[in-house]
Amino acid sequence: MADVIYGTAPNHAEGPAIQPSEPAPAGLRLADKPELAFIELLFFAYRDFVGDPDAVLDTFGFGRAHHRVLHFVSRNPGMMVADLLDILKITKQSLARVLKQLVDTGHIEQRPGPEDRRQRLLFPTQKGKALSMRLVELQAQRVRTALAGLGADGRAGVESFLRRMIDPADRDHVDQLIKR
Amino acid sequence: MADVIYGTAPNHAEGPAIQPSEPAPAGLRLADKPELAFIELLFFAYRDFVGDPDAVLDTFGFGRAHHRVLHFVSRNPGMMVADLLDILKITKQSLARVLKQLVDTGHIEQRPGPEDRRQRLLFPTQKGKALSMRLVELQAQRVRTALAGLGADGRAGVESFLRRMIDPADRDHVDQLIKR
DNA sequence: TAAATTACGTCAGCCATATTGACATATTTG
DNA sequence: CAAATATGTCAATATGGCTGACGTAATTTA
Repeated sequence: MADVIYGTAPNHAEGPAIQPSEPAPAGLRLADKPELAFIELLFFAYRDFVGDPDAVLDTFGFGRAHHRVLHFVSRNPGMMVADLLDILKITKQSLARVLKQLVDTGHIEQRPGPEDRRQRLLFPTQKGKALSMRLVELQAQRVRTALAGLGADGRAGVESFLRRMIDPADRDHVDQLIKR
Repeated sequence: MADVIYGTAPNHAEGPAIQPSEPAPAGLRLADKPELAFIELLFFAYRDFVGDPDAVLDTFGFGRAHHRVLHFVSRNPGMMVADLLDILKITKQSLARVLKQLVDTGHIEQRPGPEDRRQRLLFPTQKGKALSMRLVELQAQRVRTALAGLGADGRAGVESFLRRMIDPADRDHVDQLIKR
C-alpha cells in the first residue's frame, strides 16, 4: 500500500488560487460526525475479514457466494432450501448456480425430506464440512486477535454493538441462528 | 423474513433412519467455536449497514461502487486518483466507469494539480457533498443506535475491535485516513 | 536535451454474483 | 380433485470487478 499520506495536494501559494466555483473546499470531518470512525473502520474491517477466505476459496474455484452457502449449511445440516434463501436473502436462481457447483464437487448433498418429500434438505459432506471448518478457523483467528485486548465486558460490548447494527426486525431471527 | 425456525427437519423416527454415508450429522456448533457468534453477527450487521444507502443510491441510478468513491472523495477533497485506487483496492478501469458517472452527473469534479499537472485531483461538488452527507447520516444513525447502550469504555472496545480486525500492515494507514 | 518514468485515461473482452420473469415438476393439503 | 407448496430451470439483464493493451501529457533523470 503506497504512501497515501496525501495532504489535499498542497494548494500552493498561487495568489488568488483556483476559484472554488463548484467544488466544496472542506470535506466531511471526523470532528463533525464522530460515527465516521466506526463507519470507516467497519468498511475496512469487513473487507479484510472476508479477504482471508477468498484466497482459499480461489484454489477450489469457488467465490464468496459458495462460502456463504457452505457456511450456513454446515451450521445447519439438513436445513431447507427455502430457509437458506431466507437467510442469504438471495433468489433461488442465484443460489442454483453455486449450490449446483457445491453439490457437483461433493461438498454438499441433497436428500429428500423424510416427512415432506418435496423438500431437498441440504447436508454438508465430510469434505464440505472440512472446508467449512477451515474457512471458519481463518475468520475465527482474526476475531480472536481483535478480541485479545478486551475483557469479558468489552467482548459483550462488541457483541451487543454488532447485534444492534442489525435491523431490529431480524435480530431475534439472527439470535436463533447463532445460538446453536 | 418467514419463519426460519427450522429444526434440522425432524429426522423423524424411522427405525435405522438414513445412513449418514457421506453427510456429516453434527454441524459447526457455537459451543465448539465461540467466535462463530462474532463471525455471523458481523455478516448480518454489515449487510444491513450497507443496505440503507443502497435504497437512496438506487434513486440516483447509483450502486455501492459510487457510494464508496463519493464517500472517500468527500472525506478527502482534492485527493489524487492513485490514492483513491489505493484505498479502494480496485483497478483504474473499475474506477473509471463509476467515476465517469459521478463526474457526468455533477457529483464530483476533477481539476489538474496545481503543482503536478498530470494529476486530476478529485473534488466533491456541493451536490456530491450533499449526497455524501445524506448517506453518511443514514449509516451514522445506525451506528448511534448500536452504540446507544454502551459507555465510553464500551465504545472504545468496539473501536479497538474493529481496528484490530484490519490487517496489521494497513492499520496505521487507515488511522491516518480516519483521523481527519 | 533526449529518454524514461509517472499519472491518468480508454478500448475490449471476460468473470462472478445477483436480478426479474416465465414455466415445469413433484408432492402435500384443503 | 384443485390449489398451494417446495424446488428446479431457462433466458435475459445489471453491476462491479478483472486482465491486457495502448495512448497522452507532464515530470524526472541520465
